[in-house]
Amino acid sequence: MAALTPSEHSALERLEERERSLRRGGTLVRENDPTGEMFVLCKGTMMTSVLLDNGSRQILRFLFPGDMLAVSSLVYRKAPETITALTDCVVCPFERSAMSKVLSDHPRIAALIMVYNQIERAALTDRLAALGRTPAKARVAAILMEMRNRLRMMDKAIGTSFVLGLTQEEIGDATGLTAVHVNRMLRQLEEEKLIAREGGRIAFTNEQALSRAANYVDRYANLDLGWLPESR
Amino acid sequence: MAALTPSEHSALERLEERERSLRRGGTLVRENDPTGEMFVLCKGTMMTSVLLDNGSRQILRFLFPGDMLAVSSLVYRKAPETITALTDCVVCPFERSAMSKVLSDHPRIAALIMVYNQIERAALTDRLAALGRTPAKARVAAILMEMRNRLRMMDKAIGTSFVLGLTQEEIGDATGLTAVHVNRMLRQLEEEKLIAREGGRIAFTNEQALSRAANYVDRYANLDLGWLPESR
DNA sequence: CGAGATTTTGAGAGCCTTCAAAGGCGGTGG
DNA sequence: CCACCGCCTTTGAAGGCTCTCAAAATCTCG
Repeated sequence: MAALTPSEHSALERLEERERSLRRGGTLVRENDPTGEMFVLCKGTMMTSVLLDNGSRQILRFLFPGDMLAVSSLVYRKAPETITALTDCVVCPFERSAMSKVLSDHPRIAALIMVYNQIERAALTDRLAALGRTPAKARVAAILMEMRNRLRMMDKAIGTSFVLGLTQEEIGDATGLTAVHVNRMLRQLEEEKLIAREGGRIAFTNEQALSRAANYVDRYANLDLGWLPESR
Repeated sequence: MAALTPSEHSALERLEERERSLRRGGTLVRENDPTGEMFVLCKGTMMTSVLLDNGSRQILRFLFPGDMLAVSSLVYRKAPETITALTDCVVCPFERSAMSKVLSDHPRIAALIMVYNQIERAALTDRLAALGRTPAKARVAAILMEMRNRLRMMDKAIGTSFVLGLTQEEIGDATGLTAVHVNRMLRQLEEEKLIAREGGRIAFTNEQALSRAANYVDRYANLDLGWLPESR
């Protein structure tokens, strides 16, 4: 993203001194728990979700290595979201005071965190527009593209084929659909030759058409970071 | 929110040196325009929205005095959202470099901006969950509660009755519904004695029931700001 | 190999949309 | 001051997208 100075590097590394592992399916933070630490995700993929009182679940975001978790601990006394491991994971917990110190000592890191916030915000608003104004097929296609692109950021070997790592129920909870309907949409995408499936593996057989069907924008691309403050 | 030192105050005031007025309905930023300045909203209410290529619009957020606008200019070369005035407005434009300077000189303001980001993020995820997993009536009720609460933050005189300032079409674009269905939901809320309407004015006649119907959480309440860095 | 989770498929129902048109309201010009 | 016009609200009817319910098929893992 942007080159860090040695002192910035070591400041970030101090956030990652301790480690904690989670099994697939394990819960790191439960909704409404009193907030405590924040985390950096070091290995694996996770998700955040909320439970509504009609019993349904909405998945808010998928998390990948390098993402900061539970940042809302900065602000709220009770966790607004549940954070769950989709695969075996390693996270590094740190205290709010550590965040506070980093902001004071390293304004450029503060700026980078704001950049990160804005990217996340853009991704959230894309999902919002998708849920509000696009049909089921587009929403499912968008999730597939998002997952592939984020997975590819950590593993350059990934091309048009990848292991999704989500159940159809989870895709449904992320897109506001039922698992049954997700299944039908996947089948339709397959019949239209936009994707191919075998096991948990998805292949994009017509990425351009899929991207169009999904209305997809990669929010990690086309950044403009020229404004960042000088490093200290 | 948190007391500011005189030097912090003057730093923020420097962001508000210039002023620009907008008429009701006017556009401050258009989606895909090259990004330039950022703004502080000083007076009036605004909204951000995106247009999808099926022609429909999704309203992402409503903006009130004190909110920062076009923060995505920090990150993207093209504006991801349109920003429009719902009422006559006054905004104060400032440059990205000014933001950069504030972050460097005033870590506590940097921290407060992050707090603000987190609140906005929580509000967005609430909307996401509403669009994905709640029926139309709840979504409309939630918008009503959100607007009343935000309006009340700037005008303590507002109680259970207020002027909404949105057309039913706009409510629809915010909730992912059609104007026609919004109309029916409003009528239903009225028939159930949760609200009363006359002209553009809404009155909450059973706020508790409305809040329950809406699944509403006030994200500006119950903040915990004890961790903020020392002021300089 | 068996149990539970996940995927797949079918049929019917319901929520919300689309299409259409009438009624209100405020503003503008004569 | 009134008529007219555009925008917004309201209402009805029909249709479609997605859900619910149900059950069979397949997969995963102990």
